[in-house]
Amino acid sequence: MLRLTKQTDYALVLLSLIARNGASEMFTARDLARRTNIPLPMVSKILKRLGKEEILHSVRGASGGYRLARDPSEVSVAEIILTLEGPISITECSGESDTLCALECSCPVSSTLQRVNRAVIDALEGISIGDVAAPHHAASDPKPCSCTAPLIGAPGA
Amino acid sequence: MLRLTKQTDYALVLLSLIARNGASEMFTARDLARRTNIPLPMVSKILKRLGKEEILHSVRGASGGYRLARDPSEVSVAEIILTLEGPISITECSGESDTLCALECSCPVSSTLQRVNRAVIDALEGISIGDVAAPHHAASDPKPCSCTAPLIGAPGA
DNA sequence: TGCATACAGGACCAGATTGGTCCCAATTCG
DNA sequence: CGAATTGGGACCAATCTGGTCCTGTATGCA
Ligand code: FES
Ligand code: FES
Repeated sequence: MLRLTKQTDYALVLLSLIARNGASEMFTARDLARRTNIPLPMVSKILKRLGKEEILHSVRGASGGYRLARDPSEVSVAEIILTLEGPISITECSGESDTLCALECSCPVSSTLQRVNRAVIDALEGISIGDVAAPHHAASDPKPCSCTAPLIGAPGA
Repeated sequence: MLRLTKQTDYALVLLSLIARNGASEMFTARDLARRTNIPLPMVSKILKRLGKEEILHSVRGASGGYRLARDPSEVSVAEIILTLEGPISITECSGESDTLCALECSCPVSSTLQRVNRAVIDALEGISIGDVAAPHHAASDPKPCSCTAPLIGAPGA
């Protein structure tokens, strides 16, 4: 547990797939759905949301599609989570919201929880989509990784 | 988002309260509920679960209760999450389960996601309940922090 | 001009998860 | 014996989420 939503999970796979094929290439939702085995409406929904932010650039009309709006190395995993799930806050008291426990005391629990939260955020900000897309720095991978169709077994079990 | 369940949130508050009052003192669920404003049945449910693991030691009968089974510095936040929510895995592919994407390929996405996951786990393992309970290392806190009743505003808004 | 393609922006539903409550049995102390 | 307290469930209502679908708009091409 302590899990991202499936939508975010999908987004990481999709973005990594896009990033792997060059930042400037264009992909249609249909194409990405075929290559990842993620249901098309889902892919569409996710890309739409990413398109509204400065993560993907969308082009309408025939021969339209999506491409990365920025260099893969400049889009962090944290930012994707932020876009799809809102601010990262491990607990209600760990964020900046202060909606509850609003006793306006410098609560020791909340202060430490914020530290925990910060640590998690730092970890997620330190990894970019470029990293996710191309982790094989040391050696090129000889096996034909079928990760272009990664979630094929997901719905089943 | 990327949030723990409320139960885990509660658990952190409860354990930190216990840890703050010395590791060997005994607390009843009723007492903790009063002091935290967390509903008693909820407190009870959480403590029961923590008692089954080696986190809390429980004593039945009249004048029974709970106390920490180990030193506060030896119980990590990660362990509490593990106990209440199961293994920490950011995505389905980031854990060791391999239930899906089980194409048995060395998937670059999943390998990096595991790295992300590892980073999060490391961050959470590096913080103990003792840290959460007593973060005021540099200076003692002058304000009377009402964090013994932290979640009072939670249900409302 | 007409049409096929593709994104934009919703509404909508069913299933799963979770917060929360409650009940009853077992244990211990006075 | 009786009060207090944990143990271990079942149980329900509300929320969240994955997933689908529909209608509109923009673009390219014959
Ligand atoms: S103020 Fe949020 S836990 Fe104390
Ligand atoms: S095998 Fe899990 S994402 Fe590729």
